[in-house]
Amino acid sequence: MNTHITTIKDFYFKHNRLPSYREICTLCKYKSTRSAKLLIDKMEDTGLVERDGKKIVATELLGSLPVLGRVEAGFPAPAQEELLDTMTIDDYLVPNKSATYILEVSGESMIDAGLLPGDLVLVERGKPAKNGDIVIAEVDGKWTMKYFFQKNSRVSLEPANKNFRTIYPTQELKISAVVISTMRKY
Amino acid sequence: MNTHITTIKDFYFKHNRLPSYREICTLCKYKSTRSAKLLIDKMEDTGLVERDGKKIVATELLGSLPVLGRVEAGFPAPAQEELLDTMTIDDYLVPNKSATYILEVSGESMIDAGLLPGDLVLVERGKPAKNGDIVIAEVDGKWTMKYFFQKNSRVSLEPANKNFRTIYPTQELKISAVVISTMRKY
DNA sequence: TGACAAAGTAAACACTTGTTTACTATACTA
DNA sequence: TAGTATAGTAAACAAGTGTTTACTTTGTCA
Repeated sequence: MNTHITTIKDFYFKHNRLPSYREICTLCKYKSTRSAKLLIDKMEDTGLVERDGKKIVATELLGSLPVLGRVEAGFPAPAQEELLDTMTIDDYLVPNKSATYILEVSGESMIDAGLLPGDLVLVERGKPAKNGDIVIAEVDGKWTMKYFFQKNSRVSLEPANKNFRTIYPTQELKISAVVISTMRKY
Repeated sequence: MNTHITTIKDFYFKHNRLPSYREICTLCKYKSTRSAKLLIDKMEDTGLVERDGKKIVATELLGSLPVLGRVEAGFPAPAQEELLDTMTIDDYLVPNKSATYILEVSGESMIDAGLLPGDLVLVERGKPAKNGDIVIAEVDGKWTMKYFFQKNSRVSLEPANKNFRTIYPTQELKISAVVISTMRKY
């Protein structure tokens, strides 16, 4: 039954771990661990769980959210709310977990880039900055978040807001991180 | 040792599960499971893991990212890059996992709200819309994402872009979801 | 109705689990 | 220097683990 799988999913969300065969028996009212094993086998075929040796481990799929189609935000358009794919937010936003940090945006200098005050940006340290990247830079001893541009070894840090000025670092410039993704909560 | 904890963290990221005491012994070159238990005890005190009966379960902390301070995006300001807190992106963005879906933004009608084409929005179904919320609405049989406003039972769906017009639903209007958070990847 | 596949039961298997007790080595402080 | 926490070792424990084999029930479809 598919309901049994959602039962296990619920258990996983609640306990942050997968149930054992015996626990599955209790949850699904099985009387034999064999049935539990067959259920897990099926979930392994679906890719919901996988086996690490004899251990059963949840995959990204089990902890994922359904992804729907795109909304036509420009004008009303028919967009079937079909399930396209599922994904884990963490895995989508964070490619390199060990070098990734979160910063909170304050100020409005990047507002035209869709970065509002209070937004959180995920930055990756040690990543080389390319033209057009949004970077966290330490310029003349102070921190800032700006577009990064380099032309003939001349670096400019440009805001995404007409009311702010482009910065041309004079003394020391250290690109400490590159913005790889952003998120906002309402 | 603190390095032993990061060893376990690495194992957790790699295998999506915590190591057993015997595996910890191998990882940390312990010769007794007692040492492994003491390590886990310490991690439990720190809140990195917790016990579900006899089972050891990773908490949000173990799968979390370090959160730094805020960047003064408006103008260069001294912002110590101190670790403020740690958080899991999933838990931050998704309060109600079972009713949350992901949609991709297309079009530019919400651009002044910091929603660019290609952004992903997390929407929650069945949540009542309040004035000022960004909603996914099915109006006159078509889908759209707009600001929701209601004044004396008269509903208006307003874009965040001067070049688009406010929609006043005539026939059927169905608020199918409320935008609770957004994310963007560069 | 009968054949057949899928799902469930029961019991036993070898193995791993976290825990505990008693003891030893190391590090640090008064 | 002696005393004392802290960290590590060794061995044994009961309980729980996933797996397997043989059998029974259930459901489906020609």
